[in-house]
Amino acid sequence: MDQFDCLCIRLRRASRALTRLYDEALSETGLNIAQLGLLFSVWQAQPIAIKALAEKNQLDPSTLGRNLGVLERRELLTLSAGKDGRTRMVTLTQAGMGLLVRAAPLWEAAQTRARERLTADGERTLRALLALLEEDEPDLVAGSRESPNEES
Amino acid sequence: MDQFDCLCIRLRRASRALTRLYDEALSETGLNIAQLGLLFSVWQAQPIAIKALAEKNQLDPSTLGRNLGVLERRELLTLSAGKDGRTRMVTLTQAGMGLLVRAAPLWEAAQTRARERLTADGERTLRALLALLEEDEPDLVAGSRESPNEES
DNA sequence: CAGAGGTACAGGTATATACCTGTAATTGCC
DNA sequence: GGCAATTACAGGTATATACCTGTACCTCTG
Repeated sequence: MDQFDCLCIRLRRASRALTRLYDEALSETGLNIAQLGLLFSVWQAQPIAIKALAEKNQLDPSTLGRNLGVLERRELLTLSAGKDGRTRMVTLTQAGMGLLVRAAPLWEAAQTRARERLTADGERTLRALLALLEEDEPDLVAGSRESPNEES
Repeated sequence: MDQFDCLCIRLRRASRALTRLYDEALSETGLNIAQLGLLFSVWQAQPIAIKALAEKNQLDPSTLGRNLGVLERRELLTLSAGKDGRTRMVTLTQAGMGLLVRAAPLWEAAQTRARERLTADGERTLRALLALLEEDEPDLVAGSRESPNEES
């Protein structure tokens, strides 16, 4: 604990820095990179329920719900009732799709700048390493496998 | 823009996942990894002004000020007037130092788990790549190179 | 020394993020 | 079919994060 060279802190710091880079590039669209990513994610899968979208993005559903609210208020997407009365289906509006298209070249420029800092090989490697960290705890603890739930 | 394999989104996702891992490990301390990092950062440099601490952590000073407020309310650190009447100096309290010590082994465990996902070589490589992303736009626009600072 | 300009914060506003608790709708099992 | 358990969200609360504006304080220059 002398150096405290914490992987998580490092990752968070890099995340902030890179977010600034992308956000600045996107500023004229009024979107930040998180919102752009969300719009794109919806576009790929629409109509999609909040729960499913949350899993796809590894976001807490409640977090995602609020983030979608922001985009809904800007009329970039709509939330409508699904067949299952509990779910709300997310769909892009025309404006949402239009903005996605308009943002694309700006995003591309940011991505290029980020790549320039890494080199092609570095980018590949970085992606691979990040993927290793993204996995959500696959229940490593075997043992209490009777689980807190009943199995009568 | 078909794949939209965005480096920033990837990094943010990995950051969330890793943050969850560390936060869970630290839960019994009532600290999250951002707060622990901040406490440690203060410990290393105390007493330190908010501005300097913000630079050290590459955080917006206003963000940092609010984050410090949370820790101050828990009496883990104090904010006192500096010689320069504009600055506020940050110092850990005994409780703050104590908690840092108590959190250390829990942090260590989280760090170990993170490392296991990466392997030693992967960790080194990851750190190097993240460092490339952390640099804050070094004023790529040459021209105003007389610099805002003095060189008398 | 007095005013101009710069510096360090505080606070407003907005978003991202997560956890927890309620609530309505669905499913599963007699 | 009817009730228990589960599921999908909504909203409360708290923190992290950033940008912008205002304010007190410092510094530099005439």
